[in-house]
Amino acid sequence: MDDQARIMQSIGGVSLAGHSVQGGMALPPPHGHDGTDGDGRKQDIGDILHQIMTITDQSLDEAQAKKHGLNCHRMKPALFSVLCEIKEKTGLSIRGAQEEDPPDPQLMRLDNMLLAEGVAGPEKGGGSAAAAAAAAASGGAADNSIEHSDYRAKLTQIRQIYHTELEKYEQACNEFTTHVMNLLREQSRTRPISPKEIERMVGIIHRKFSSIQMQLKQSTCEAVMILRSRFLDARRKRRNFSKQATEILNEYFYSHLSNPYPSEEAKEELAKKCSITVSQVSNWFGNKRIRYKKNIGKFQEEANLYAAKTAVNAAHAAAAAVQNSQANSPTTPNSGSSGSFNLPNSGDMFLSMQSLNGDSYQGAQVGANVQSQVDTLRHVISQTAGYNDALGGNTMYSPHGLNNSRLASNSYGSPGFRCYLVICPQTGGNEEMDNDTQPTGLCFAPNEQSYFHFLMVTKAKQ
DNA sequence: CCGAATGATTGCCA
DNA sequence: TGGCAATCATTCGG
Repeated sequence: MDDQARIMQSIGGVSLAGHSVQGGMALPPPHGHDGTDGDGRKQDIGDILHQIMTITDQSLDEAQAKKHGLNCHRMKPALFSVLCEIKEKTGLSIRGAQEEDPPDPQLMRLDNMLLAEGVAGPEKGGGSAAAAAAAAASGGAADNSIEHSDYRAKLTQIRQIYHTELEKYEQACNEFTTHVMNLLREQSRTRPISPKEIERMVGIIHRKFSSIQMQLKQSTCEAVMILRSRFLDARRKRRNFSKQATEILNEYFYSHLSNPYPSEEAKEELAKKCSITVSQVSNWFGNKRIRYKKNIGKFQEEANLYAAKTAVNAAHAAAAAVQNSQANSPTTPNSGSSGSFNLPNSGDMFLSMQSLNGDSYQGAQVGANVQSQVDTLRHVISQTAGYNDALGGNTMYSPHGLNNSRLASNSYGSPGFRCYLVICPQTGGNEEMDNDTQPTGLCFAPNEQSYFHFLMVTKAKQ
């Protein structure tokens, strides 16, 4: 049956309601019209319009009365239930297959993602896990709290919008469903509409609304993804590591210069210390190695600084040991003496090393326990060469016989002296020094197996 | 604002 | 798979 025929029937129905005269008007038979005659169709529409225009209130009242009459007919309930049954059977047989709609995988994905991101799901604490994961991935503990809260705030915003919209949709859906149900219930008094059909209609409405909800979910997911990408893309929003973290990494790098390739365990340890991720540690070492290799000269100063730092740290450890053994000695240098070391700026710090074997970067066969010291000091060797003559570079300063009580603190930074840190072999060697070179600082071996001593001396300025 | 510094990424290689 | 080299993108300091 084509549309036109349907309209005809519909209109015919109206005419049957009480326009017997007009009902007899020349309506074309449904199948007698081939639908290709344009003039004929125009004529039909004209007729229909005419019919509509001539419907009066009176005729509508008549129709209502007729309808009421039918509803009150004694046979109506029995016929109605039969009609409902027939309709339901035919309706179910047609729509049965469509009823079972499998869960939309896309919707499931969206739901899962919203749940995982903390947009959907429980209100309190929602998103904190995702935010924490994101914050951890972004690295930098110092900034974590700021970025964390920033991320959470934005996520909360998205969440609120999502829930508001979702509520609106649900409300609209419920309202519309109620409206349609009332309408159908009302209509069910005059036409065969079974409760199951109403249920089906409700289902259709819900599906329609859920498709709208899916759009909402989709756009929410997009918003979360954008937020996440902005938040997580460290390349976009990277933060320099904290000074402390950089120091820790540099200290490791320069004290392992012969093999600046931390093991996984070492990386984990460093990552923990620096509050960064292991991959960030790897990145840092990768960058450091390549940049160091490219421009050793540029890193000389830095290398010196960390070499001295390592030495000083070792000195402190040794001083603490000395202090423990000579607890009552009033002249034992305290840790404050480290303040005298001002290597890079003043140039007054000087490190001398004897008998170090060539390029330790190439993996010289030096005792493993010494290797890191060698590494630490490798960069100052070249500088040392410039000072060797002035200090009597070939002299081996032995700590033997040095009395801690002689390490007068008033020597530190005194105007006429320069302060040097001398690294010398632990055993053997020439005990002599220049006349104007005085041991004024610490004299110790970093550990018992160490080949070297760190000896702080002053030398008269020239 | 510009250039240097720096953390991250990518592609290639052994 | 880890490391290297080149590069990108961002931060930082003068």
